[in-house]
Amino acid sequence: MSFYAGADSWVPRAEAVLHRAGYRRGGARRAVIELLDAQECALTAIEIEEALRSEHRRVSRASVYRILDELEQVRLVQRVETGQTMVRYERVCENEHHHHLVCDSCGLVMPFSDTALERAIETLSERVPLAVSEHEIVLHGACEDCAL
Amino acid sequence: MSFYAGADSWVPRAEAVLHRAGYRRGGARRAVIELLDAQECALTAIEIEEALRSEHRRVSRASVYRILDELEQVRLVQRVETGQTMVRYERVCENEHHHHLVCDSCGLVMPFSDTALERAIETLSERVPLAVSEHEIVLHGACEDCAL
DNA sequence: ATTGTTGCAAAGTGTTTGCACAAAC
DNA sequence: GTTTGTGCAAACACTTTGCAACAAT
Repeated sequence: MSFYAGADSWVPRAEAVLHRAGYRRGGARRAVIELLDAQECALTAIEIEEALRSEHRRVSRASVYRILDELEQVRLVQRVETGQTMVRYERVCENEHHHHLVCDSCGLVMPFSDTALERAIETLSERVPLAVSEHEIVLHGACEDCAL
Repeated sequence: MSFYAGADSWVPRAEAVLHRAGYRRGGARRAVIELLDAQECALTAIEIEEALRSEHRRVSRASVYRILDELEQVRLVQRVETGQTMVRYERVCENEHHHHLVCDSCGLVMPFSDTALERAIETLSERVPLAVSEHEIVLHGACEDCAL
C-alpha cells in the first residue's frame, strides 16, 4: 500500500484538454488549476478561494464554482464526498489513483491507495447491473492524533 | 455477489436503542423509523417527507432532519453520499451490509454487496493510519436502461 | 468584432435553529 | 409537573445564476 504518488504534468495536460474542448484562457481558471496541481489532497471550493486569496490571486467564489464545474466535466477534476457537508475537489491524474481516509473527529482527509482493493473493484464491476465508469471509496474513523 | 438481504427486526431494535439512550417516544420519529424500515435503499430527507405525506403521516421537514440526525448518532441510520447533491439516509442492520451503485444518468441508486471487496477493505484497514470505523463504497456509471 | 471569462450581487436550495405548544414520562 | 418532541417560520450556509464589464481570439 502506498500514500500518494506525486505529480505528473497535470497543468499542461489541463491546458491542452481545455483548449481542445473550446475554452479560452483566463486568469481565474489558471489560478485554480495551478492551486489544485499543488495540492496533495482534495479541497473544498471555499478552501480554494481562501488559499488563492492568501497568495494574492483573489478569484471570486462564483468563478471558483464555475471553474470546478468545467474541470469536472472534462474529467480533469473529480469530486470527493467525505461526509463533511462540503464537497471536495481534486485533480485527476492519469497514472495516479487513490481514495480517502477521513477522520470524523478532526476532519483530516488523507489519500491512500491499495492494489488488492482495486482488483476487487475491477472484478466486481463486471458482475454488477451497471456499466461502471468510476468508483469512490472512503474510510471513516479516527486519525492517529484523535485516537489517542 | 448478492443484491439485498432483506429485513431484520430493525424497528424493535431501534426502539430499544433509543429508549436506552434516553429518548422519549414520538409520533414523528416513529413514522420515520417505520418508513425507513420499509425501504430497500437510501432516501433523501425530502423523499422521506414526501413519502410520509403521501401516506397521510405528515411530518415536518425540520423533524425529519432532527430525527435522522438522532438516528445517525446512535448508529441506527447511516448517510449515503451518492454525489447527487442531496445526502441519502438508510437504516443500518446488524447482519446486512451493502454498498451502492449509482446511475449518473437517471439517478437510480441500487444496493450491492461483495465479500471479496469486504475482505480487501478489512485487510487494508489494518495497515492504514486511521482507526477505521466505517467505510463507504459507491460505484458510478450507467444503469442497464441508460446504457442502451 | 465576436465570443468566452470574470466579479459582483441577488436568487436558489437544502439544512438548521428558535420558539411556542403538545405529548411523554 | 417537568422535560422532551414537534411544527412552523425564520435564519443559515453553500451553490448557482443574471448581468455588465473585461479579456482572448
